[in-house]
Amino acid sequence: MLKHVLPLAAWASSHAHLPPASLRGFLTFNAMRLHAAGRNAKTAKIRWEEEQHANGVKWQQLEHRGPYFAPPYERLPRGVCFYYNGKPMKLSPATEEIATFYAKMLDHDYTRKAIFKKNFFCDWTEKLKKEAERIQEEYGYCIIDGHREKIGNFKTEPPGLFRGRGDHPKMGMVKKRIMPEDVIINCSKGSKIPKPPPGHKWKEVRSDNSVTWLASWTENINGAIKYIMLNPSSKLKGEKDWQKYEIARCLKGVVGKIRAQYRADWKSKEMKKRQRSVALYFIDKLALRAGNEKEEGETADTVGCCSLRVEHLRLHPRMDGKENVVEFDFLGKDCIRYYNQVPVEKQVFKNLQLFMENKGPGDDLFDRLSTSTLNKHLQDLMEGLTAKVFRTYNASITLQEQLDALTNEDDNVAAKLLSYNRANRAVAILCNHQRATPKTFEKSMQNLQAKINVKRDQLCDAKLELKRAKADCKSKRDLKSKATLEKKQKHIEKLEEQLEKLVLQATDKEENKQIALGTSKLNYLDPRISVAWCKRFCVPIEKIFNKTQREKFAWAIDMADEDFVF
DNA sequence: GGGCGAACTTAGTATTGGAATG
DNA sequence: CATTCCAATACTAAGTTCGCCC
Repeated sequence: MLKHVLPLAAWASSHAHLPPASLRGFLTFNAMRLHAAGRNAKTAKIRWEEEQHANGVKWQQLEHRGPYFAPPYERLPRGVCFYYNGKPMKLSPATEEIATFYAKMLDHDYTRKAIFKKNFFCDWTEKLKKEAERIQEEYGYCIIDGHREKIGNFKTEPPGLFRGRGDHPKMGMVKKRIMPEDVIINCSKGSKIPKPPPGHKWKEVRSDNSVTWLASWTENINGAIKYIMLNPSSKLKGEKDWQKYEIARCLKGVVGKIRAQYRADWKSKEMKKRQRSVALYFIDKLALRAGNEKEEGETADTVGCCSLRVEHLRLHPRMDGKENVVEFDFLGKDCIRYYNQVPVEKQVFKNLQLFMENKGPGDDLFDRLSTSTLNKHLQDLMEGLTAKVFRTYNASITLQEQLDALTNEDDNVAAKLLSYNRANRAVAILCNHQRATPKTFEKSMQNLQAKINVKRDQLCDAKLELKRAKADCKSKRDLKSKATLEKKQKHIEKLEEQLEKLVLQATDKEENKQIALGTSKLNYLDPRISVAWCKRFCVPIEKIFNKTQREKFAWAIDMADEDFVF
């Protein structure tokens, strides 16, 4: 140890007598000058004895290599990963480099200073955002028939652990990384074929214009194909959506006849027909899904209409003062529970008893029915009719009826919006669109209630002030006190309106606690009904459709006037 | 008429970003 | 000005339908 310390100490002391650094260069230069002059004074012109340049000109020639650059960033080895809030994050070379700048300083005092941290994160997140924008711009759009249109999902799904919904037998399985070698590209012949990442190849490039997808791959958990497709705002998707609602409107014209027929079939001699007619009744009345068969052990145990089992229904000849009540209790799509007590026609009740006779709880209720036979039958009743059209039709017609029943022309916009949401809610309940109560629900409800209380107090104070102003006005009878009185009155009106709006908000929120409105709004309600309602009752469309929804429903906003009827 | 694969729609939840708030 | 809150968005799982094959 001493061996190393001593020479260093000696070095330090030997330099202790030197002049300050700023003077050293000057001294050296003069020493050199003296030396050169002594040796060469008569023969060579010395550099500093050359002619002076003209005023301001510093040189006639200058040649060099430019700066030597800091080497380009070399990526961290694979396996070293950046974590944000505990989650690994893939960074580009540029953003990774910036992160390493900060990482190098982690045990420096600087990183405990607020300004240092703030400035770093500000710059770094700006870089990250710029990159995300660039990626969206480059990969997020396609050209289809001469138009640049947004793609829905242009990113492959990252690897990770599969999370099924509910009791999924495959939960926790490893979802593999998608490589270019897994991906099929679909694009037109003669178009610029996308380049796979360097060193990679696509699985296949094809030109199939009978489908709408841009790229596809097979995922390893279920062996299902995943697609990259257009955004709902695209013409292709919009037209399909429009067509869907037109088919539902066709059903409106024939649904009376269809209902009469399935009611007649409740008494059919054929067991197949009886099952079909009762199933169709459920699909129509309760908006149940078709209910395809599922492979056991591959997915969570969920059912729809055709796959109902005996254990999912209980028959009550009498219940809460009602006759022929069917109690449904089963898990539907996404393991959302469907629970309902429904009084049904006597003949339906009898049929159900018949279907359940001599069966165990795990047996199919409709053992002579499948979704494909049901849909074949529906196709005969109306072109384009399938089980799911009933959901669309009943959802849309319910919205229209509820809007008619609930909207009050004289209401203000806030009250009209509550009516709209209630109509929307009736549909969501019909379709069983549920959600988990938001984690912060209780708290945010309390906050809203507190706001209401504050507003009430303010209103109370304002009323007292008004009283005083009235008295003041009576005694003084001057213009100034009259103006004050009017101002106080205006103030009260404003407060009352604000209070009402808050109370309406609270009502809406409470009623909506476990109900999801978005799914029906996006997938089941003919947007033209909403557009017409907005026009008829002077409600701005932005109040019911946000930006994305307006883009998706551009076709409807464009074509529906206030007279539109579903 | 059942089994299967492909294509497309429908679904709830986790995350994010920007407005509201103290 | 930082924190809180919530609507909008991102994500991807889970349905339906259809056509093909036997």
